[in-house]
Amino acid sequence: MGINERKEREKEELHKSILTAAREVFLEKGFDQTSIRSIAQKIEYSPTTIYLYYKDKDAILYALHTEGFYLLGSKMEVLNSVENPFERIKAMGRVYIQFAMDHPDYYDLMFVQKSPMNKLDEDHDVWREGQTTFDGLKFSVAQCIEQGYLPFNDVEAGSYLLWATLHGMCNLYDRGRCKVLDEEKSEQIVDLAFAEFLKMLDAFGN
Amino acid sequence: MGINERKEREKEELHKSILTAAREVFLEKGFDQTSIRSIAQKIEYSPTTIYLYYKDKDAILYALHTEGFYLLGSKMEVLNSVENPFERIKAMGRVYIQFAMDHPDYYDLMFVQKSPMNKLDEDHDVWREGQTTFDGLKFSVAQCIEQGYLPFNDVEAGSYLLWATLHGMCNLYDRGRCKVLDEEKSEQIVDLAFAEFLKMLDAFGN
DNA sequence: TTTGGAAACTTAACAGTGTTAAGTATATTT
DNA sequence: AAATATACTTAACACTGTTAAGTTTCCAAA
Repeated sequence: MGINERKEREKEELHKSILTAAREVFLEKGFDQTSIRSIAQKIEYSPTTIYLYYKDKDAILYALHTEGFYLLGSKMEVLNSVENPFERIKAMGRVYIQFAMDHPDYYDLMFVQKSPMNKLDEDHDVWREGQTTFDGLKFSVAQCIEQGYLPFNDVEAGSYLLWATLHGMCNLYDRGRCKVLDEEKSEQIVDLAFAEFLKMLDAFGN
Repeated sequence: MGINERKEREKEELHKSILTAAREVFLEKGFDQTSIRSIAQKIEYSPTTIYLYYKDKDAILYALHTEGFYLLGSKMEVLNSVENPFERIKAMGRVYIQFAMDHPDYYDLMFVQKSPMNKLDEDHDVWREGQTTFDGLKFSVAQCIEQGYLPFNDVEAGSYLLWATLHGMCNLYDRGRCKVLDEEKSEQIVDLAFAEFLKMLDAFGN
C-alpha cells in the first residue's frame, strides 16, 4: 500500500509550499517583513507548523539564499562560452552588477545578511554556495594571471579584490550611501565606476 | 534667577546621558542588542522617557553614526600632512581599513545599516557626515588625476570606485563571506587584497 | 468494529521589540 | 491655596521568533 508514500509526498509538498510562500513574501515585502507569521498566513497554516518543516527562520533564509545562488549561477553559466579569460572576467562583472540591481533582496541575503551564515556554524561548516561561485571567479582570474592580463601575485587575494570591488559598489548603492553624489549621478554611479574600473584593468590587459 | 538655566542644563545632561548609555550598549552588545529598553535600563529611567529626548530609535542611531564619522575624521586628519596626493590616498585606504577593523559596529552603522539614512529623508535631505568624508577623498583623487597618478576620467566615479573597493573588502569580511577562503588566509585576506590593490595603483603612479 | 497510538497540526504562552495614549507626581505660576 | 505647566511612568498595542502543551486526524492492531 502506497499510503506512506503519499504521506511522504504530502510532507514534501508542504515543505516546498512553505519555501514558496517564504519566497513570495520575501520578494514582495522584503527581508524585514518576512516573518514566520506572514509566511504561515500565506499557506493558511499556523505559525508553529512551519517549525515542523524547518528548524528555525534562519533555515528558511538559508534555503532562499541558496535559491539566489542558483539564479546567479544560471546567469553566469552562459559566460563559459567566452574563450578569452579577460573578456570573461569583465563580463562576469557586468552580470554580477546586473544581478545585484535586478534582485537586491536576493543579493542582500547572499552577500550581506548574517542570518544564512549562522546555519554554517551549526551543521556543514563549509559555505558550498559561495565556494562554488568564488571558485568560478578564481579559475578565470588564474587564467588571466597566466596570460598576463592581470598583475596579481596571489590568485585568491586578486579574486577577492575583484569581488570586493563589485560588491562594494553594489552594496553602497543599495544602502543609500550614494547620497554623497548628485541625484542624477547617483543613479548611474555603479555603471560609471565600473567603467573606470574596466579602464584600469584594460591598462594591464593590453 | 538661574532656575530655568539649571533646568535647561539638566535636560541637556539627560539628553547626553541617553546617548552615552546608547553608545555603551551599542559598543558592548552590538547593533541588534541596542534596544530602547536596554538603554533606558542603563540610565535607570523608563523607556518612554527616551522619547522625550529623541524622536525615535533611528534618531539615536543617527547620533551614534555621526560620532563614528567624527572618530574616522580624527584618524584621517593626520594625513593632511602627507604632501604627495598618491601617498595620501594610499594612507587613507590603510586608515579606512584599520577603522573598519577596530570599530566594526560604528563602521556598520556608518556605511551599511539603513537606519541612520532614514533620518535624512525626514529632515535635512543631505548626508553631511558622508559628504564631508567623501569630499576629502575627492580632493585627493582630483590631485592624483592632475598629477598623473590615477587614470580616471571622472573624479567622482573614480573616488566612488576607490571607496567601494575598500568598503567591499571590509564588508565581505565583516559579514563572514571570507569563508570561501582557507581559515588562515581569511584572517588576513583584507590586508592581502589591499596589497594587490596598491600594486595595481602603483602601476599607474610610477 | 472498536480501541490504542502515532502523526499532524493548533492554541496559548513566553520573552522580547518600537512606540504611544493616558495617568501621576512634582514644581512653578497665578 | 488653586491652577497650570513640566517631567516622568504605567499600561497597553501590535508586532517578532520560538516552544510546551493540547487537540484533532488517521492508520493499524485487537
